[in-house]
Amino acid sequence: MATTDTPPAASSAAPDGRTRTRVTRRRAQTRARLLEAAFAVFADKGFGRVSIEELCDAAGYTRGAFYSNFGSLEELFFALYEERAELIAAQVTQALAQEPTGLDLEPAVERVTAALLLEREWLLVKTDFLVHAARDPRVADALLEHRRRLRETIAQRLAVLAEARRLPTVLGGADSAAHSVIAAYDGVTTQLLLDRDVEHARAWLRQLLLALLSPDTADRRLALDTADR
Amino acid sequence: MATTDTPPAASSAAPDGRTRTRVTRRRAQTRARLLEAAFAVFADKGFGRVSIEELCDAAGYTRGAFYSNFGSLEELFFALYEERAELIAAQVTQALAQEPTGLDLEPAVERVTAALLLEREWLLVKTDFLVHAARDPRVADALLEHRRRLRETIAQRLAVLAEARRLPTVLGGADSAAHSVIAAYDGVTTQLLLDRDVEHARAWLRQLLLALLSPDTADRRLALDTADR
DNA sequence: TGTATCCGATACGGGCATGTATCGAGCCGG
DNA sequence: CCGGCTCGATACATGCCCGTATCGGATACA
Repeated sequence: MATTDTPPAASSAAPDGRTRTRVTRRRAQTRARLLEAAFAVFADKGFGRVSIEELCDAAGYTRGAFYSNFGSLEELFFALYEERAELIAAQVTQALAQEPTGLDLEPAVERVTAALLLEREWLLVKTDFLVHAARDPRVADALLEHRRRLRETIAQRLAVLAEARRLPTVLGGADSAAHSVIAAYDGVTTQLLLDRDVEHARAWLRQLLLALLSPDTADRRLALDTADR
Repeated sequence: MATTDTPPAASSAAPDGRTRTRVTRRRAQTRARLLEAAFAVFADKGFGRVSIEELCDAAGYTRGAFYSNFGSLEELFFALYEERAELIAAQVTQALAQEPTGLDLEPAVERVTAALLLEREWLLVKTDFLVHAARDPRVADALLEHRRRLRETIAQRLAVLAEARRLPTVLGGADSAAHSVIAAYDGVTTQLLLDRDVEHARAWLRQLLLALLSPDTADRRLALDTADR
C-alpha cells in the first residue's frame, strides 16, 4: 500500500466504471519530466543531497507539481529506479535473445557487457539506490526481485551451455553461474565508480566473465571425446 | 591541505621543539568516542541522513565537542573510513602472512574471506563511502590508494602460485588475478547488503575465489608432468 | 599545588527545506 | 463551445540544523 499510490484520489473502482478519475496528458508529461530531471540531478549530487526544490528547478516546475505527482522524494526515487531498471533488463534480454542457440560465449558476453556498462550516470543512481535499499528491507526486496529477474534471464542462456557440458564444474549449475555473472558485474561496477574508465571496465568485465564461464580444459576434452565416439 | 588538518593551532614545528601544542588525553578520548559513535550512527542511518547534532547525542557530547575536533562531517567521515580500512587491511595482511609459502589455496582463501566479510555494519559504511567517493575525485583517489594497497598484499601472495604455474592462464598474471579477487569481494558485498546473510555470503565468496583461482586442469597436468621428469 | 592553557558546553542568529492550503489557469468531455 | 474538474504555481507557517562566539571547568606541567 505504499509503493505507487496515486496521491489524491485513488479509490480502486470508481462509481460508474472508470478507474482513472479523468485527466492524463499534461500530468503524464510533467511526471516524465520530473523523473528525467531527477535522473540527472541524482546522478550529479546523489540522492540525499538533493532537495525537492532543487529537483523541481531542474525540471522546470515548482514544488506544487512535485507534491501533486509524488508523495515524497523516496517515492519518486523508487519510481525512477524501476523505470530505468526495467529498461536495462529489456536491453539485456534483447542482447541475449539475438542468438538463442549459439554455443560460444564471446558474442553473448560482448553484447551483455555493452548493455550492462552503458553509462556512468546510471551506475551512480543504481548504487545510490542500493545503499538506500540496504537500510530498508522493503526496498531491498524490490531490488532483489529485479536482480532475480535479470539473473534468470542470464541463467536461461547459460543453461544451454550447461546442457552441452561447457560450463566449468566449479561453478555448479547454470543458476549458480548466473549468480557469479551478477557478482562480476557488481564488482566491476564498484571499480568503475572510482576510476571512471568505462572502456577499461567493459574490457575487464568481458575478460572476467570469460574467465569464469570458459569450460576448463579437462571438461572440454571430455566433451570432445564424448562427441568423437 | 584539506584532509587532516588539526583544526585550531597546527604550526608544523613549535618554537622550542615540541610539535603538539600541549594537552592530548581528554581530546583523544572524545575524538575516539565521536568516531565510534559515528560508525554506529552512519551504519544505522547512512551518511547524509545524519545530522551533526544527532551524532553528538549518540556520542554523549554536544556540537561544541564536534567542532573542536573536526571541521565538517565529511572530514570526520574520511577519518572514520581511514581508521577502519587500515584495520581491515591489517587483518587481511595478517591472515595471509600466517602461512607464507603454502601452495594450496583453500586455507588462505578461507581466512581472507573471514577477514573481509566480518560485519555488515562495516560494509554499510564502506559502501556509503564509496558512493561519496564516486562523486568526489579527491576522495576517490584516497579510496583507490587503499584498494591498491590491499590488492598488492593479495597479489604478493598470488605471485607464489603464479610462480608454480598454478594460476589459471585466462586471468593473466598475479596482479590481474588480485584485481579479480577484489572484484569478487565487491560483488559479493553488494549481494550481502541486500539479503543480509553473512554466512551465505562468506561461503559464496569462498567458492567464487576458488573458481577464479583454481588452476584449470590442463595447466595442472602440465605442471605435474614437468615435476615428474 | 598553582596556573596558564585547552577543551567542550551553552547561547545566538540565520538560512534552508519542508509540507500544506489556496487559487487561477488549463484541459477534457459533452 | 462551455462547464466542471484537475493540475500546478504561489504564499505561508514551521521546524531543523548549521556555524560561531563566548565562557566556565578541566588538565597538564612546573
